[in-house]
Amino acid sequence: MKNKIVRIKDIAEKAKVSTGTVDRVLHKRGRVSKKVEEKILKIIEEMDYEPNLMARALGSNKVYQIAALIPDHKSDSYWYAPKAGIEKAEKDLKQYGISVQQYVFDPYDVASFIKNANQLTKDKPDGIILSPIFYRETLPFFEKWKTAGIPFVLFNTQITEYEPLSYIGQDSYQSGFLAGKLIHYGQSEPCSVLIAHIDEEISNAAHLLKKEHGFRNYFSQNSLEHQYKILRIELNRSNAALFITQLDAIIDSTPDMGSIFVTTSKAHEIARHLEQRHIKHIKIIGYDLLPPNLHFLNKGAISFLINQNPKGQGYWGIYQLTDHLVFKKEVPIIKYLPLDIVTKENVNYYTDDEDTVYLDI
Amino acid sequence: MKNKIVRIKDIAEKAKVSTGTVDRVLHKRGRVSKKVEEKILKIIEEMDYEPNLMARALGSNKVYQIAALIPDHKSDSYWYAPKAGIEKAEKDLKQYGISVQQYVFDPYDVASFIKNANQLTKDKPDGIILSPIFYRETLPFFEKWKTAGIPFVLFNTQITEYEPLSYIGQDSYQSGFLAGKLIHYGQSEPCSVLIAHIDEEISNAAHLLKKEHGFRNYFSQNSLEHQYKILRIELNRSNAALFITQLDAIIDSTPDMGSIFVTTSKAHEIARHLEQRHIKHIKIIGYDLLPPNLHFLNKGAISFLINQNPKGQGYWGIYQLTDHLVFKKEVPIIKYLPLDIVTKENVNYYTDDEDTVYLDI
DNA sequence: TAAATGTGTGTGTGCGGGCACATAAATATT
DNA sequence: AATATTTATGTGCCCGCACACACACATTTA
Repeated sequence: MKNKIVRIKDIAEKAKVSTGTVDRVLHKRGRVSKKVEEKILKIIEEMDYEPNLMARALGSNKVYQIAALIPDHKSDSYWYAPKAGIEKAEKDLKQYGISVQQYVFDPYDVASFIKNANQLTKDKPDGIILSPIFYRETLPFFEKWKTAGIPFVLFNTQITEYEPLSYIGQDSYQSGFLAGKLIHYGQSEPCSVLIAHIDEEISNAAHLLKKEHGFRNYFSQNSLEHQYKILRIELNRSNAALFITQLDAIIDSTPDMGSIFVTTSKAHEIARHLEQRHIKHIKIIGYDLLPPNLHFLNKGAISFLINQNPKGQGYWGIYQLTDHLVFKKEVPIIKYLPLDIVTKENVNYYTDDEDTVYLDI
Repeated sequence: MKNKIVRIKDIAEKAKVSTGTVDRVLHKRGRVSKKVEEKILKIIEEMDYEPNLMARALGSNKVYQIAALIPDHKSDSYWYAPKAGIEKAEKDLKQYGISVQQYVFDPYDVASFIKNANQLTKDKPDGIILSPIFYRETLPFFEKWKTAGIPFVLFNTQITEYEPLSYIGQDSYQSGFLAGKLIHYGQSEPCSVLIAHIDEEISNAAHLLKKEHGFRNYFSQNSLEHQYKILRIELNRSNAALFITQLDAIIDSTPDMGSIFVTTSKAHEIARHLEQRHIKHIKIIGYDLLPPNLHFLNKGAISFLINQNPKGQGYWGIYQLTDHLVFKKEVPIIKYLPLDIVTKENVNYYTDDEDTVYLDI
């Protein structure tokens, strides 16, 4: 058992050439005779050479500038977690020469997005991470970055045109499907079930529709349509009075309402309203471990939260870019993070301790 | 914004000493005057110096031998996953000078454990990872390793005497508590619930008792004792006929049986039996994503599996040892992995793709 | 035919840290 | 005061890789 690690030097010795020649072969820099090149390639193959990534990264002392184009968490606290993940990754990966510049835009203002994206493009970073929540407005930038040869990774929202280096996020359809299962499992009696889209313009939010689609398909694929009546509603808190009126209307007109599936991170709004009205028998399933959601989860008002692992998404994005830029590794084009089912009894393993580490087999 | 990375050389310059002196201060090797030491320490603090781990690992060309004392997966396929995790970690970390030697023992044979542990101890590895499933027999080895200064990490089974470098695993109590929640959530009508311990000697398996304890406490803490009658049974497949007889007996004598909580990875045995008897209304909750469990999960016979992430445990153990040995980082004493709730609709994110990476924020 | 260009190969250096060794300065011993 | 010993500090090399540079030899061009 000779576990010896193979170095360029070893290959050079075996091929009776200098390390420089081996280096030229490895990097396809040319200036090597065909005969020698073939011989070296064969030896590399035989000895199963793998470059020492540390030595490689150490030598090239470059600092890579990564641009993070992210929504402002002051507008929507959901975006706090990805930012935290990005910053954690920056800290961890600083020693590999990674530096992250954040470009923060208002998620409710397209102009702000475009302005920041323009600035970013002008700054010519070595890599980009972004959540392309404005579909149409993002496409031209993809084109620019593609021609400029700047790798970009997407998180949270997937866009398949102009293939990115990597997409990190969840499978929205499947998460809706899972939500269907959770509601079905907890609801043996026939009843009505409400899908609530809160605070998002449905027309621009493809992922919400995917969730709804998956949710509905769970019931149809399991032939449960006769047992559960599925309703849907779109609510927006920008008009608080209207929000309450609409919600009350559907609750009162649906006495057999068993569960509510909230497709956004705003499940707490429903929970709060039900609590005020002293309604306890309606189960709620929502998304994301935001503090207000956690509050109602711990109270038992929210049964389950599906965790989109937003912090992990940010972390992973930077991590992938680092693998690509620094270590020249191949990175998976799509990285679906698990659909974590979070409930009061296991929530503490998912809310983070600041020194939790993402580990990836 | 000067993101300049601070090197020993920078510190030396600022302190007007040589890098060697700074090095001695950093490593507390002494031979430095108090005055200079203080000055250097202050500068290190000010400049927020962090050693370049790559350079460090590169320089010390040592290959660390890690010994993995693990149960044979041919005796119990549960142990396949940790082994896979360990091997994955070895592959990933090989470049940092990590080499893993496996010592495989028969989990049903104490003598085999002792023999392997003795051999391991004789081989004087630089670090050890093990699952100490034989409590009493493990303690003397802990003592030996402690005095020999060999760090060891535990996974799967926790032993608190002789504090290890790290424990990686699950909180058994909490996982039982969670199982209680899952059963309660899916069972609105009063009924009987069975706790089944399969294929383990309860007296030696403290973690199973912890699971049972957590499970029972879920019901008592939520004042549900009047609603659910909790039964328990210990089964062993070593006598197949008896296994079936006992199982049938309790099923037949409990017409209102609503759910079964299997504390080991053998939920599939119950599922198979219920299937043979065409019983469909009893819900099953168990542990671990073994192929037979997955089979019945996908069929819908098993409602949920709590994932102990055994592959991650193995991976993590090696990872922690690497952090300790190679990078001289501090590692968390206890690393509780999340209690993943796995159901048919999200299982594919937990069964692994071979190139899944454990990532740790 | 000399000079310019091209091809194939070897050599040297630096990246940051760690450590062995060399050397200088301070203190102790005779 | 001269020598020995301890203590404090500086220097040089290695780790594996990448890349610039040097150089020898072959081929083309003026």
